[in-house]
Amino acid sequence: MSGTSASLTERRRTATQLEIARVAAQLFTDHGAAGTTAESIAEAAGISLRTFYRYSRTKEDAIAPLLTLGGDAWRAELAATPPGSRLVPAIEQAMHATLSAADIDHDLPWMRGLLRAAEDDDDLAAVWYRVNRDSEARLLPILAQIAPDADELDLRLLAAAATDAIRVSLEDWARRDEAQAPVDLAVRCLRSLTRGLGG
Amino acid sequence: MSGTSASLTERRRTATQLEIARVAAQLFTDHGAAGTTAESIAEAAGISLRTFYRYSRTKEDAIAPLLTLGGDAWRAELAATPPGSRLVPAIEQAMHATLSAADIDHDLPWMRGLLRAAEDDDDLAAVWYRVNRDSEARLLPILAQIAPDADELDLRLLAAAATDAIRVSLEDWARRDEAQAPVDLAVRCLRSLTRGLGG
DNA sequence: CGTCGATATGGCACAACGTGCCAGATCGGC
DNA sequence: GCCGATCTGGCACGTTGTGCCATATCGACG
Repeated sequence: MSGTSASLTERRRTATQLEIARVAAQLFTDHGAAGTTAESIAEAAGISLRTFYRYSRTKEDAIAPLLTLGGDAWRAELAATPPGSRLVPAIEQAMHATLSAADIDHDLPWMRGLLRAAEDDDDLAAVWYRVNRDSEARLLPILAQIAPDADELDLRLLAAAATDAIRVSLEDWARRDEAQAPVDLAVRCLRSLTRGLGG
Repeated sequence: MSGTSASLTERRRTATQLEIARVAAQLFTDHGAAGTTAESIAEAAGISLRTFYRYSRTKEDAIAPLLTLGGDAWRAELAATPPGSRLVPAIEQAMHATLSAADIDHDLPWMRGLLRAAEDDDDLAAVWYRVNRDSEARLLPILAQIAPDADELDLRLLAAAATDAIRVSLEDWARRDEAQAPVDLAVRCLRSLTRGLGG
């Protein structure tokens, strides 16, 4: 996966960011995002309010690092596929390689709680959709690198479809109580979206 | 389209809401969302700050009524199709009936300016995606009414695909300078998404 | 026409948000 | 051990969004 890629300082920073994210996730799932002050997150994380806003652009954004974990790994895996490969199979393979990995299993429970809370909380839902939008935007150049001579609009649509596949499957997975990883569902959604839904 | 459906009071309310939205759109495209205070919007609209927040949940949300116009008309048209119809053709027909209508032509320039500004403005982009998310959520029961015995996950995916078709086509249309209505592009996107993109 | 209940509006106060600024602390390299 | 760079905390400040109440406007009814 990712070895000793970043500098020590940088890794410490992402570590504290994840720590803050988990604390914020706990408070958000307990009292909702509106019922949680930024100061309480900072206090629970053991940092000052000013420092909290250096790690998070917005109070709600504090949980974003948790939500991006899976997508980041997935895109990194996809970026490693050689140019000229067929896109949809490459996307599926990247899903298998990352969405069921043991790395994110530790954070999947957080994700489930957050997505469930996001169903009733507009602010949390906004973060979830912002994360997906960012993922879709960062996905586009990766797809273009794999298939350099494809039509750009088609690539945009494929990026939207793949992002939707992951999003819808994760939302569906969060709604259920099963322990099964959401990989199979994601692959099924992707195939449905890219091979026709029928009327 | 919509006759004398709502009460007079209600129509006055939506009218002022649109008025505020156009004023806010002008200010946002000129100085950006971050560079516009809620008070300046209220002043330009001739209302007090307190009243402004009665019409708009958030400063950025002030432009939402403009962005929802097309989607609302489209969903209303789609909701009128009889149960048992084939979904994708029904969606296409609703696109033809609404996205090129003269009603929204008046507000399309606003839309273009807003979408262009949203490319560089995270807050505006968040509103745009919130509007699409709402549209997708409200689309689901309509689809379920047309095809009562369809699998729900398939319906969710189709709702996501149709929303993406409109979203991506509008974003693409906003990026170009052509006067052509975005209908044809939307239909093409929908067909690409529902009939397979190829690898 | 006049009265009354309901709704819309404005003004005020207030907690919370997010940022600029500066001072002290902490870390890394020579 | 020293020094520059980065991280952190505290403070002040403008802005956001809301609760509360007083006033004004609107619609219905006698």
